[in-house]
Amino acid sequence: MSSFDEADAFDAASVPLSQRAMQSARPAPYLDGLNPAQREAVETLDGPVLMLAGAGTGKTRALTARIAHLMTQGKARPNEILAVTFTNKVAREMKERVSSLLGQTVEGMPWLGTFHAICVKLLRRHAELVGLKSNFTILDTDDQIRLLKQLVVAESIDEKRWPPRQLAGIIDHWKNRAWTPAKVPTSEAGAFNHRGTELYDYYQQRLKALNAVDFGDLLLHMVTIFQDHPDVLAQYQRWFRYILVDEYQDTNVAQYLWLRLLAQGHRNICCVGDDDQSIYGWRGAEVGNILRFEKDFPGAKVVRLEQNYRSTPHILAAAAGVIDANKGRLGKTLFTDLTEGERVRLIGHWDGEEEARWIGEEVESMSRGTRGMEPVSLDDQAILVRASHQMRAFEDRFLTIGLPYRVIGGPRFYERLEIRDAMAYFRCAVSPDDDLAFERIVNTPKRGLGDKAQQKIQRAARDNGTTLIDGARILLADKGLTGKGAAELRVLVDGLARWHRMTRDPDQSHIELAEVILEESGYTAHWQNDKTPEAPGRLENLKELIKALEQFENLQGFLEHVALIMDNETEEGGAKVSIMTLHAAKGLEFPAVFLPGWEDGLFPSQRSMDESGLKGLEEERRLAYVGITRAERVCTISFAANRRVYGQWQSALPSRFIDELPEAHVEVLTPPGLYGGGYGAAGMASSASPAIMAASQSDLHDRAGRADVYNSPGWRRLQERSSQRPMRQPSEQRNMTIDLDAVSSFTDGDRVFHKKFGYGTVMAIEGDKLDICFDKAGQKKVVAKFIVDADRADDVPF
DNA sequence: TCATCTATGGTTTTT
DNA sequence: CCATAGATGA
Repeated sequence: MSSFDEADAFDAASVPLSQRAMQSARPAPYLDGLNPAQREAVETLDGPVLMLAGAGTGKTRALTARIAHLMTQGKARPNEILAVTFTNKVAREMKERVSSLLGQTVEGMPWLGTFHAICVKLLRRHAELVGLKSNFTILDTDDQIRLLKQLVVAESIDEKRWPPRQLAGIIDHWKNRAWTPAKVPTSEAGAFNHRGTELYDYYQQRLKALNAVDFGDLLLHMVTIFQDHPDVLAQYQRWFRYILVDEYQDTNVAQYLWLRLLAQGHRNICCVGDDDQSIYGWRGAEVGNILRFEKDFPGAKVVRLEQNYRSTPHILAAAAGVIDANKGRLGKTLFTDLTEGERVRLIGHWDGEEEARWIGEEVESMSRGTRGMEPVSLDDQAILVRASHQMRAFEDRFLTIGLPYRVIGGPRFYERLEIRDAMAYFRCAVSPDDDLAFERIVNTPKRGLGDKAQQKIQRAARDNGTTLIDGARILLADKGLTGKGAAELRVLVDGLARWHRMTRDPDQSHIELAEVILEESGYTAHWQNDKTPEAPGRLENLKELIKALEQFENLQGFLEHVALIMDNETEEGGAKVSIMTLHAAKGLEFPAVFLPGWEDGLFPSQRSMDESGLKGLEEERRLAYVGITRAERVCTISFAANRRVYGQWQSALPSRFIDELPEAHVEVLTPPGLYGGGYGAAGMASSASPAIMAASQSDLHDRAGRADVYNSPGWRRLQERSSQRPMRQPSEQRNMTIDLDAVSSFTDGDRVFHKKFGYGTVMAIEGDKLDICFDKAGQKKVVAKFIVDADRADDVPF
């Protein structure tokens, strides 16, 4: 593993610690500008510390300053500090910030990383204690499910009624709680048709046999090792003088145990978090961990960071009003020095498409600058949704009006089909015994090796007690396979052997090798021959993958890295408005934030409430809190009375969270088309007269209590109507104004290409918008500038 | 073995 | 409605 240099990680320098303090006669510059609370959090170095850091209170700043302080005070060498984060991105940013605070590149911090990355390092050193070899492979979710599927099928369980995916979820859940098969409590015995525990046990055996681990194992194995081998634990307890944990409210039981075990040495643990931002309960995070901190670490110092540097007072007050409804909080009151600012804006719409239309226009008008306000760049605006399916309405709309956008948190780079395939090839080349990888690529691209041929290979391997690749060799030698399939398999097996030799050649550039593998295996050609619209993008991604190799010394190091890494944010092009889920937005901030879809059932999500009751509702509320607190200057909340869900029209009530918004901090905008604003929604945003807005606002606000949209005449009317069927089909729009300058050069029947939708045929033309029937994506209206002739698909103007 | 049809089910997501 | 996975026929 290339990023891990053992010598560096554990090299105890000969100079005594006390003398290794960086001579700092000058006052530490990293303390400049910290407020008293931050300063306390930075300077309280010894003993347990809980840093309760509200949204936008300079948490990262305090955390990095603390690390800098530890080093300059000579409290610990960089390699004696354990600093844990949840994402690689945050880990990387922290490293950068510490370096810049100290004004020099710190001799790396080998133990600053994600839980998983750190556990990989540790587990490689002690793999044998849990029956693994130190070169174990890390399975991704896909491999995990395929493995479980094999088990389920082998046990002749009906995989329809008992999907392997579900079993994967159950096992994950158990691993999150640090339960080995033997430790799964009897209360769980009914899981997966009473076979859950048993299958979990088989699965673990299978993993061991494959010398593989899944993500959950990384933590679980380390906890097991620490618990069963006190000598090993003691070594690390001694080594890690200071421990820092980011986003502590998101830790699960396994992570909690792991931390607690390590912290029992020096007891210098600083956990940073915000119970109000705990939004990952559904994947095993335990808010209880942070709520219990003072009990776990008696005498802990609790520091509250409450000065907010991000949002206006109205936004903070609105957020506070919502989160206040939750019980059992540790409690923080955010305040700000700012005095100016708009109230949180609230607007209701007839349906989801109108909401998208309105937001589209609002985004545009904000980026242009409106009502005497400074323009807000598209980069500074974000639409935060509860569920990713809500994104489509916005994508469709923005595509139509030609508003540049980016979707954050789509399929992760390393999760993409082509990347996983390519990785599987690399894995096979590096370790010929990686059966799961071989299974993945044996018939990708198609080699005429279908189920039957693969079963033969499996049998040959099993009968000879060897790997699949060797099984394939034996099968070929025995003439157990003939014809085209055999020839292709021969080529593949020979290729793999050759590539494997090349991985061992120190003179062989791994980058070239990777290209050779993808080329010779026919994988590149496979996508070149593919005419689907996504093929060019996939080839692009493969190029990216090759480029990413440059940062590594060899394929092994790269594979290691990619198994754990996720962020691949290649950003190009001009300013774009961001669309993402609320979960993805945590930790980010934007001057202008839109929060659509605040309807009961959607947000808070019905499923959360059904499955987790009050706990679920409270987590949803924290999500609302996270959403509002992302906004720096303008926060716009909206809801729609009707929404098409799975093709059916459904009406909904505004979210109960809307009732929780304190009236004094909310401005209710005219629900276009429903209340006071005439018929059309289009045009309301940018051209609504201030008088109308003001009138509607005072009308609604003169009422006692909350900014209660329920009681607005428009809302009532809407309610009455929505109990029936929507009157107006949402996609039916007024005639577009034809902009003569923009009239396109296309005519009906032209074959065209669109970057996202692929190839299609022009059906109709309306001004600068084309009605196109796409081969794959169906009929859509798209602005002409995003379209090119089909034969010029290479220079799409994106 | 591959392409096309049909049924199914459908938050949130990192590692 | 729409994406996707598994079953079915060529």
